[in-house]
Amino acid sequence: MLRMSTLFLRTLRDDPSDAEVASHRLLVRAGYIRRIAAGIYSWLPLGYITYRNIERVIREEMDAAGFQEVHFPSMLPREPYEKTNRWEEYGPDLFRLQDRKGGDYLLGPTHEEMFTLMVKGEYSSYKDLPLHIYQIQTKFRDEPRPRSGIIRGREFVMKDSYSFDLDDAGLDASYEKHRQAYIKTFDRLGLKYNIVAAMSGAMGGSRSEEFLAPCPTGEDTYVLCEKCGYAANVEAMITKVLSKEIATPPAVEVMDTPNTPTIDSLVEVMNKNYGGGFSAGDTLKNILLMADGVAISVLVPGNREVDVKRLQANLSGVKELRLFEEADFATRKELVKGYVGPQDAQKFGLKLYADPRIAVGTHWITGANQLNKHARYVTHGRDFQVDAFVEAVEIEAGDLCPKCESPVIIDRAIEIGHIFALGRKYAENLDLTVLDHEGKSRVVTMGSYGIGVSRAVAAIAEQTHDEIGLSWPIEIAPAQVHIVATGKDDQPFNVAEDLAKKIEASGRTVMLDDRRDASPGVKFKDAELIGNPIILIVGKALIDGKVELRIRKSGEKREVALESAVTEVLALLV
RNA sequence: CGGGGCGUAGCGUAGUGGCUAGCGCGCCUGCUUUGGGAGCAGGAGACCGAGAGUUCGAAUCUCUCCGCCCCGACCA
Repeated sequence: MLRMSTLFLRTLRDDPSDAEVASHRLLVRAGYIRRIAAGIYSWLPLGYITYRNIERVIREEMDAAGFQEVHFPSMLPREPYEKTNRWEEYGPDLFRLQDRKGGDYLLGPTHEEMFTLMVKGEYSSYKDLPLHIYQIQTKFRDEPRPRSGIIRGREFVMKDSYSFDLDDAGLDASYEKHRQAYIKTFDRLGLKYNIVAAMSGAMGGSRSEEFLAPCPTGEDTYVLCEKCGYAANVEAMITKVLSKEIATPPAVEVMDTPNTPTIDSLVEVMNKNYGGGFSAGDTLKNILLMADGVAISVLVPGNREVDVKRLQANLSGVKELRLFEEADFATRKELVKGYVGPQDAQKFGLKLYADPRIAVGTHWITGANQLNKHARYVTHGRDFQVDAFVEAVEIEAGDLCPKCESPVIIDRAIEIGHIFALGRKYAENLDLTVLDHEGKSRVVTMGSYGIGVSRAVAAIAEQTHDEIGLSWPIEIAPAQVHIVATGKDDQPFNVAEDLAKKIEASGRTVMLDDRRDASPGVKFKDAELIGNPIILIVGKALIDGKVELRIRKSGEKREVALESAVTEVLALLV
């Protein structure tokens, strides 16, 4: 039983000045967490109980799925990360340290290497597969910008699991098994979430989905089709191009378009000198970029922006991508800034990409590769050829769902889980092989699956709080029932104590506000701030043999007879 | 790393060159109070982020450093 009279807890009346988002503000005010350094937090008793409740649910679901728990150290040697090249790749995000002999160590940001090596050390036969193991571990990433309290810390707890299979079919099954386990887990945690197609990106691999908990303070942007349920990370959104009949356009016509280096200025001149009715969507933007030191050109409609991050995610293998700068134009005089067109890309030795919106057969107004000149009727397939299509534009609300063609919405969310079909990258680099039934050595294929455990505390707080405080789901709350005793006599305190014991005897958790010196107002405010789901008030109504029952979430209150109070409370907790 | 802001008691804050750094919450003592963050009286608690400088005099001005928050490029 948690007794407020002795609980290590001090609630704050004012919001802490360094907290912005609701979860951060309220978790600090309600005495769940305290900041130690940027992105590093301590868990106080209430916070730690809540955190452990979440951990428990996750662990139960992992175990129920038949996954086995292990525990690695946080501090790890350099060598394994050297072999997968991540000692370098992780860059400054990796916390590094040295021992007294100058040996390099790191604080684990994630543990693919260690799991792979562990399995390699024990297993060598296909008969041992499939295998699923997981851990719940503190992870360290020296984030460039820790943010939003516990949502994005430099130290955080993650549940990470890994699957090991002989072949692709096995990996698919393992992936699906994890997916189902995650659905159960997040449902139990009381989170609203969407499963969203994601890019596997830096982790490599073939298939990847994110579990995103929608909330306005989230850092991730995703698209959602409210009609058919299609959901995707903006990077992974697939463009739907409606095919339309296109008459064969006239031959290319070069036009004088003085002082039109921008789309807006071009449209204005076109409307003035070449008849009206032109809009930015009729023009073609030629975006020049440097991809790992090589100049490339990407075509997008003039009314759309390029999303460099999304573009990079879709240009497989490109490590560094940036827009052309003045210096790049200076070294490539043939590329006339503001007047570039795709017609001469081959001549210029430019690799040419197009957003899918630039379909074959469409024609555009675009640069003529001469200062102050543009060309029209420039037709894809006739006047230029692209090397490849690539998703490049910034997704906007109203873009069409690739499945059902209705307009999508754009929403924000917190990423609470991510599942990857990793494939063989790590197994190859670390030489994890098993013998198959023919006695031949085969590289194992892996999956990697994460849940942000500490982040889930914040995500749940974000989704469930209201103006006056936190409001936890039953299974997560520090206590399921919060009993407040008010008055100056002993009687309500004795009655409250008795109720607390009975409810606890029924297997429920109880917090008892047995403070003799606090006023009723203080106790009510604290109860609401702390956010336990059921609040039972023993006080004034006791004269009539009643106690007051409140539902934190709905605000509903009613008086119930003392004798039936326990039954009523238990009925609310099923 | 670029842009913006902030650092004064446990928390929230006032104080732009002048005397003993002020207020609210919280904390301690006493009395009163007990259904919506109680009242009165008394009290403790601050090397004003650190260092250097300017000045008769610095929380206040200058420089450097450190720390923190927010907005952008990365991720559970």
